[in-house]
Amino acid sequence: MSMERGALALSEFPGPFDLQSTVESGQSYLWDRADGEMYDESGVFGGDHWYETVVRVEGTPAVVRVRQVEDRLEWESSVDAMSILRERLRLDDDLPAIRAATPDDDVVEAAFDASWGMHLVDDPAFPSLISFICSAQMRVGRIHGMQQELARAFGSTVEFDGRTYHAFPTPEQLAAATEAELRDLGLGYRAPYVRDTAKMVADGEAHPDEAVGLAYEDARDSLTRFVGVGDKVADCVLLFALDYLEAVPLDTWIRTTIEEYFPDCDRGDYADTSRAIREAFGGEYAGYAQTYVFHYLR
DNA sequence: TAGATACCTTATAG
DNA sequence: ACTATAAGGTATC
Repeated sequence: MSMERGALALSEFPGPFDLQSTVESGQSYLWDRADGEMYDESGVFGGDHWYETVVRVEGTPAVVRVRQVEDRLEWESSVDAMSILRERLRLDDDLPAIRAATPDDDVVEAAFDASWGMHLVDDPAFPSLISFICSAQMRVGRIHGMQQELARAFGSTVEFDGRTYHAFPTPEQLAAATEAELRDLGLGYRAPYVRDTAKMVADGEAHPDEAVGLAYEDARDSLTRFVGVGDKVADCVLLFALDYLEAVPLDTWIRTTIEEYFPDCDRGDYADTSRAIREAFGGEYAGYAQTYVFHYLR
């Protein structure tokens, strides 16, 4: 398979961009670092590691490899990766404008400063859905490991640059897995959730993309139809895959932050607390503030 | 409808 | 070494 190469000049996009924090901040579990373990706790960002993922172009898997060298994104792929990277890494997001639209708050400001340049990602819906079903009561490193295992065990292979890569499994491929096989990968009680959700999609009973276009809270309800998907996981998929930047996933870290710094926003149940903190974070781009705070505190 | 509890597995703390 | 605890929660009662 041929290799194409290219480079994106980040100066042509608004605001700063940092690849490492964008792909290693627990939003996407679909990228692998080519030169070693992710989430190494070093706390150092702005590295120039190569990252790899397998995308699908009209159903055909293709490897995309990318690294950041200062204000350039260098890439290698069997396909033209330019528009793929632009979309998946949300390069057009205007961070300074988003920050300006976020109400001033010490914790949020500190979070922005700590990893300034981190963008939200825009992952494909099904892999994102499965990733966050797996995320229940898990650490980010293990969630990432699970997705690698799922791809290795059930995903299609693709050759690139003399190596064999595995695409994330399709709904059909995952629906064909048995619960025992999934438990053997270490999924624990999430195994039937993953299998049943994959089956729902494979059978055409529901698809996460059906949420797109719905009003935010209706979109969240649409996603909670899937097995193993409650409000929190639904919010993650809305934010990291379906372009709902106002979604604020209420995870343990954000709940702690609310208790400590935004006690007025604690309304007891998920929906009401969600509305309150979304408002406190400025509404339209509230998910950006959530993601910065999560990454800052984690 | 709000509240309590079980659930897999692993890494880390004590 | 060994046990307790908690990890980007959800389903069920």
